[in-house]
Amino acid sequence: MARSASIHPTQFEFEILKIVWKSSPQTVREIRERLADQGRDSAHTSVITMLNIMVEKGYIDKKKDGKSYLYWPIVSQSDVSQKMLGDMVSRVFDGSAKELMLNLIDAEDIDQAELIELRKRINAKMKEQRK
Amino acid sequence: MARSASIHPTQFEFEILKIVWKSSPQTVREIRERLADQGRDSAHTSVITMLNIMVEKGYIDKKKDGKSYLYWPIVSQSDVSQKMLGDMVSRVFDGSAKELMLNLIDAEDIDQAELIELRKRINAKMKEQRK
DNA sequence: AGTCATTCTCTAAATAATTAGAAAATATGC
DNA sequence: GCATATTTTCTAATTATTTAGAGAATGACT
Repeated sequence: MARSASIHPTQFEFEILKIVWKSSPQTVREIRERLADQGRDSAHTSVITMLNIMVEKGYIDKKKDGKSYLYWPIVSQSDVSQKMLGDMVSRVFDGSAKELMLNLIDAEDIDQAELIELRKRINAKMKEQRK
Repeated sequence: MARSASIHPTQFEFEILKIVWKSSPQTVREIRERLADQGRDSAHTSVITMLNIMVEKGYIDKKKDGKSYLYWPIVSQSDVSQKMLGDMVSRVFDGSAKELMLNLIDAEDIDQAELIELRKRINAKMKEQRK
């Protein structure tokens, strides 16, 4: 036995997912260009390899279009983010979403408008739960 | 080139860190027992190997005590958690702590008392920032 | 049909993360 | 001092993740 595969998309897989979440379908060439835009220079074949792995893992799908393939996501950004976040809550903050949020409030930049929005959402959840 | 090492503790390293954060110093034997308690059965030598790697990476330190070594953390739980969280904010939520929090409020269980505590902390931060 | 550029398939390599055995070192009890 | 149980060191293996080349396939354009 050694290590087991990640239950979430890996770093590179996630970078690619963000690109196809933003716009799809896209060709390898386009995806490779977007990666380069954000400073991740990869060989064309490397991107293809990753995309094929991601098809196998069920993150994306592809279909032939002329000489090349088109790729698009078949998992939603919110589902994946939620799972990654839930994993962090349980592994890093012992299951306490509250602890995680207190940390964030203290450490990260959140402006007044955002704070107001958060407070509203908290109030809404409180009302919701009292029912 | 292949992949680069994680800037954070790996999964296993983090599990071990949590054990020594909870109580320290501890021997390999004790750490191994705590791991087994939570269902992670590892050979004694595997635990030693991990601990040595973690010493090299600067997460923990050790000193000889009779025949065996004692280990204790030299990074704080809050520092490490904060960095991991910050990484998730930037990578998964495009730098928006607010987006992450809205997700949490919607998806995770947070009881009334916790919601009140969060609201208080938000109010405090708002007051703080207006200064 | 033949040439050309593009794209894909197949294969393999490099590094990271995890696991653990064989043998060496070490303290402890006799 | 010597046997014994414990602990460490050294080394190697396994799986995951990332990277990309050589050559095959494909479509476009004369």
